[in-house]
Amino acid sequence: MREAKQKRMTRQKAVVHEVLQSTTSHPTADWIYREARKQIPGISLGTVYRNLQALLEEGQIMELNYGKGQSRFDGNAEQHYHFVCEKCGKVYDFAMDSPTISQEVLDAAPGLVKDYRFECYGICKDCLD
Amino acid sequence: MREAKQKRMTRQKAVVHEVLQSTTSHPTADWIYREARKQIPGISLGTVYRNLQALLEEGQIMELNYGKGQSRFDGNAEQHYHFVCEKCGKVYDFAMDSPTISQEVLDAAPGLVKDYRFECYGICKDCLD
DNA sequence: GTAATTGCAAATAATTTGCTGGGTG
DNA sequence: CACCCAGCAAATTATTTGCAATTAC
Repeated sequence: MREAKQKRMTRQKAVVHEVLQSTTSHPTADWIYREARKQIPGISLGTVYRNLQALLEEGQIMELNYGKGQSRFDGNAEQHYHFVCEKCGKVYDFAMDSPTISQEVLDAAPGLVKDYRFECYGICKDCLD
Repeated sequence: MREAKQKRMTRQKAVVHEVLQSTTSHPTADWIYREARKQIPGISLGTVYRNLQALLEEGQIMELNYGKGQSRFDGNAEQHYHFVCEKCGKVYDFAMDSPTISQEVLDAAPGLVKDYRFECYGICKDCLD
């Protein structure tokens, strides 16, 4: 890919990361922008995007996207899974003790597996009632 | 599985579906557009998008998207898995005998699971050499 | 001090949509 | 022959980028 470029820590970048860490939801860039402005009123949307990009490259956050519209971001970089409610659109985190990935997957894959992603779609418990 | 609403069949829609079925790659809307024009020179990109949308709703095709850029489409609607090469960007299909989804997933999920998606990222066999 | 980063705004990229005439069922 | 769908282009939406001023190290 590309050589790692020297990064600097700025107030803007810290706030973007902070905002993302402070929520269990999976916000869009625009939501992060609006939250960040509460702390740095002059921050620009472009800066939010640039810092999200930087944090992604550093592996500090995750990007999620489900077909349409904006990307969503997740401040939890640990391996975990997502459940997307097809009714209300909410994205839930969930964890499992044993990993989903198995030797069978590693064998069947047409290359060296370095990472994976597992997502479920359905109706969340709140929408089931 | 039966589709809720029957859509009208047109030459354009047939060609879009055909093009998508004819390849094992996972093309973008634009690539499909360019291929389709070989058969219907006057077809428009908007029509390609509209038909892809229709085929998606009918469950005939899958939409894939990996962070950046355009969506990719898959003419194979059967449950299968994808391997994305981080080097060359190619998307491979792969199948497994036993399903990845387990009782543990169903129990851990915060709702009723209706569908799921599993993807691996890594370096493909061609790029490993 | 110097080079990365910011804010701003304009530029891109991808996809969607309004309109009107045409083809399908 | 009613109505859905195609073509065309303009509109939207999400994200990226160029530039000059600012700031971190």
